[in-house]
Amino acid sequence: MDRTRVTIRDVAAQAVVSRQTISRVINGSDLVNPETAARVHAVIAELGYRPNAIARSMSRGRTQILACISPNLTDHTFASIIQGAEGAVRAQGYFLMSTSAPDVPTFIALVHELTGGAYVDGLVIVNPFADDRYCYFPSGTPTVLVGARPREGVADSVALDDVAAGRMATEHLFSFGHRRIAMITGPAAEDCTQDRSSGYRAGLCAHGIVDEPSLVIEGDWSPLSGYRALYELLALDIPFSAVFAQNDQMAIGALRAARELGVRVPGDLSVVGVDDIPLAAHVDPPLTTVHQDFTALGAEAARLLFRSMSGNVTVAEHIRWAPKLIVRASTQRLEWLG
Amino acid sequence: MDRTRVTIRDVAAQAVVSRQTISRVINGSDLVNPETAARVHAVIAELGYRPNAIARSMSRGRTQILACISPNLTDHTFASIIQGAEGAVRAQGYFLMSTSAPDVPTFIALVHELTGGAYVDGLVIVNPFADDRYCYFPSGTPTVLVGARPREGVADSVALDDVAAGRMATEHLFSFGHRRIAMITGPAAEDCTQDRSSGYRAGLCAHGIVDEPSLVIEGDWSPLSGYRALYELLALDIPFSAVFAQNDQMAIGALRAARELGVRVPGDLSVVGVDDIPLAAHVDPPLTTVHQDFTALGAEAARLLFRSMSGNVTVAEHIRWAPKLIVRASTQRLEWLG
DNA sequence: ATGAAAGCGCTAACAA
DNA sequence: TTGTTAGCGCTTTCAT
Repeated sequence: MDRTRVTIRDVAAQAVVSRQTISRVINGSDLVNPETAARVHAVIAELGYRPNAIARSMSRGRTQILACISPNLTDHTFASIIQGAEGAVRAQGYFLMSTSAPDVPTFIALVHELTGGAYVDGLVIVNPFADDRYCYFPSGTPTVLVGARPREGVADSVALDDVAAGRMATEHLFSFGHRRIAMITGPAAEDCTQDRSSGYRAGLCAHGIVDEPSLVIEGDWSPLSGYRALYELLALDIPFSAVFAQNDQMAIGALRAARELGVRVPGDLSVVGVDDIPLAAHVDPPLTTVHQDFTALGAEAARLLFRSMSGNVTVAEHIRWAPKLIVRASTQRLEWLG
Repeated sequence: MDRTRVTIRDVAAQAVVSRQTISRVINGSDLVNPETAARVHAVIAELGYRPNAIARSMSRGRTQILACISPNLTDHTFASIIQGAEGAVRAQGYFLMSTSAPDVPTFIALVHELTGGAYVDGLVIVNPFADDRYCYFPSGTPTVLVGARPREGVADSVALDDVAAGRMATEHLFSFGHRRIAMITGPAAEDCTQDRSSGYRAGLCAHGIVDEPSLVIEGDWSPLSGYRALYELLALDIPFSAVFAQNDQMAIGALRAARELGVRVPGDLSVVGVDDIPLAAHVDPPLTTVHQDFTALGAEAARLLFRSMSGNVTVAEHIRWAPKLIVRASTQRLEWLG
């Protein structure tokens, strides 16, 4: 079927004009005689000609492809970010090539190949870790960081305001009378974890509550880790009336542990999550959580990337997106205020 | 920083050999004098040379990029498939460019641009609808269909055995004594919905149960649709003791509706889902479901694609993946057997 | 308004 | 073992 691809040459020959004229026509140049253009279009249709994107990239020196690297594609938050970015990117006539790098070596290799090979015109990096492992930045390829704190250099960044999210969750619990608030965190190495934790501590501190380090357990964002964390917390024999889980998955795991242990939520224990995943409203009890607009974040990342690709920009922009509290049924006012 | 990219020319000049020799070295040809190769490597390192992937694609006539098009990236099942495919694809030194096409025009445009422009060497298409809207196949670009029934032509396909999944769920309920089994389906136009529905009917039929069309409600895979569907079913005033929801999200939505309406699961109503999403084990009650290995499916799709790209293959292969029942706590033996 | 020439950076023949 | 000669399919000068 695809023996010899139709090229610009074939079209030129058939339409009896030069290749340049064909080039002008397919690029919508206005210095082409309308009649010529019409003829060329006819021939293009007749021959089924399609410009070769690679050849075009070759001579133009850019590919119209942007890449996005995230730790994985299955996490709903990453997927939403990517989805948002993809929409914005395609709206500009570019492609977004999404790839995932589960570990650091893969990540480095990917950045290396993608940018070093001139495959892509720009790069979106989702959720670099807080330590500097992920700080291998491509030189010469515009890059924007999503979900990370600003890093030195010119890379732009966008992130949710995780400090605010942590604080918002904590303040909500405080306003409901809770004073002893446990926390289940994400992996300690991630920016996001650190920021949500700061928000939590700031929230406690603002009300003169000393935070109890033993009430903080590290999870890995998975429901199972939240489930185990609550078991651990309950085994501690240190009283607490609320749990702030740094994401909904872990919060849902904690809900299950509570059920198994006969701890009623929100009667005995209030639980708050972060993210507002689609299932959050449907679990039992419906989860109070801090909503984050990941799709908008992704779109914003794309916007920054285009800005940065347009050149003549030297100052890096760092954007923080505000979260929003969604109160459902997993939190409740503490009755027996002491 | 990136004024003039270092090219093969610069390296050749600096190492005092021809460009061809450089090319041989970077491609690992063994007909290069080891000393020469060492010198070239030194120069490459010194100059920071990185081969230009576009130029390479240009002269080789292929890009080492495969694309994957799915309806969206946020659905956990699609994401898992893509993840599986990506792993397999990268293991072969290729990239997988994942994109999403929420609607048919976008889909068509994407296929057109991606394949027509020679951007990619192969294509993975996830979950085409059952009607023929998605049947616009690229000619000349190896393609494999995932999650769809085989289509005419040479495109390979892999899918989960959805008929078996539907039947398995139904048989499980039957074996627990349930005779009046409602069903919440996905969108009627999708292969997957149709197949799971056939499995359901086959399961009923095998035991001489006449299926009650009013007990079948169409959802859209979202938890909310499952939630609403159960409300509808319960309003019908037709007795049933079990619900087969065609995916876990809808099953979880149904669980919530049951809770709100005071219908105990599994006491009054047994619920089965399909997919076994990570949260399925953590909801209340833990969901009995039909596990599907989406990641393996994606990897298998990649394998077929490589096979088909290797040429000399004329017969299309159509693979079906077997599902597996996971019994948790949302289903229960019917006590009051009539 | 159109064409001719040159080249993007690399690889694939063929020579030597 | 290494170099030479041509392109890959398109866009970009610069002429005309």
